[in-house]
Amino acid sequence: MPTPKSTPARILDAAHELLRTTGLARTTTKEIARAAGCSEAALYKHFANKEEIFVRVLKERLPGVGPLLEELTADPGERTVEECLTAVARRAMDLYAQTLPIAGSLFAEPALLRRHREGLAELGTGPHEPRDQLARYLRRERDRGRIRADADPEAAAALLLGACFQRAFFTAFSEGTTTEGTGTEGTGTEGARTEPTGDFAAEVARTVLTGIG
Amino acid sequence: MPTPKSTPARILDAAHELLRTTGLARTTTKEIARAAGCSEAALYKHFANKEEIFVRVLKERLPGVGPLLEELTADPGERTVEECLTAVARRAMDLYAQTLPIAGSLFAEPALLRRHREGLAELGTGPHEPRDQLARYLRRERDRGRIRADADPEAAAALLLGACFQRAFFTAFSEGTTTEGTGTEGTGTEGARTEPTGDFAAEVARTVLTGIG
DNA sequence: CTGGGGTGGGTAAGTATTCACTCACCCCTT
DNA sequence: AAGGGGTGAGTGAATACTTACCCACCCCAG
Repeated sequence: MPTPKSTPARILDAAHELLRTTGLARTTTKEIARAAGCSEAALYKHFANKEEIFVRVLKERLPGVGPLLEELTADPGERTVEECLTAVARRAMDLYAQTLPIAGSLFAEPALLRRHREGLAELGTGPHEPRDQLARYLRRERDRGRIRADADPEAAAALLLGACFQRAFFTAFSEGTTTEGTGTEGTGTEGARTEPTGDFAAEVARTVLTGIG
Repeated sequence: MPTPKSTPARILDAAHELLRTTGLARTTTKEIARAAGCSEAALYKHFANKEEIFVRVLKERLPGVGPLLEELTADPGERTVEECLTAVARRAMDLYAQTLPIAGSLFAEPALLRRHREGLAELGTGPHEPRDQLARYLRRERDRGRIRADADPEAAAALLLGACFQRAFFTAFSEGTTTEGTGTEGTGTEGARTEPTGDFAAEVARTVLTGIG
């Protein structure tokens, strides 16, 4: 690495990492500074206050929906609708797995939630963006006759992405305290059943296509 | 009220209300005491520490899945599968709307998340309980021949409840545009939804039944 | 060249405030 | 008299943020 990262970048990285691992409440200025390898005062040379650090992390470090969009537009007849939906479900699970724990913890601090929401509004986006994009894709496929004429694109998009979203919540909920040493991890079998190991994305994509009735 | 509520009950009520309205971070012992109409010291006459108050709220004040179960078992042939799924979707949206902001804010404090998860484990339940119950119901209907023989109950349950879950997240996320005054919220006029109008529960239930392919 | 001062980035050592929690002390009922 | 339920007034720890200072580097007048 010829160019070591600038201090502001290291601060944002540290804050992002702490948000993911130790949670919003334990992400203090002292911890951010320690993780970034600088002093607490240095934070305030680059950011007005702690909240600005968080807002910048939310704006710049969280993955957007760009990849999801590409996944949709890169299907010029090559792939079937089912293949495409499966791929989208996989990407959505990734996206939500990274986003959801941090987004969820915003509910602990409504002021932050509000500022983040306003920031998203200025960018003309929001958390429902993936769902809307997927609905638009499905409408195109409907116009092409590749899915049923009476299909409901919005409902289908809400179903597919909602399933991925909730699944990401479940895994984040069950993971919780991951790496931080509780000392004796020894019990091993703590009944923490991992979710069934099938290909969730494929199953869910198939079901939303074929229905169950 | 003929029987004024006991102090512990008032404390738990106050904590629950604060968790919903001002968030986990701003729910301090001082605020709980003020909302409960007692002194801070009184909290410690009835609870060992603040965490115990939160854990008790999570255990006792959050709605369980009982109503959802009844909604499913109360269908001895009377209602169609679609009607039943629609009813389940409505109840699920209610359940998640009340649960999700508080559950989400647990991600801000991994220690609390962990204790809550352990508490749920002792009760033999968890956040995936509704989905499993719905999947069992669908399997019964499949055995009865009321839905397709090759239907995937788990995937269908994950789709339907996931859609409701994510929708509850969206509304909770975009709430708060209301100005400071909370006003009188409980007047039963639930028409003010920011999301597009239409009967989401019905649309989503119909789509999971018929599919789109 | 030189050197002196402005500047951006850095720090150690605070400060005021808030937090969860405790303690000595008072009722009031039994 | 005894003791459960209640309180006002703290306590030490932690928090976000500030202050006073430092130093390497660049620009350019002398």
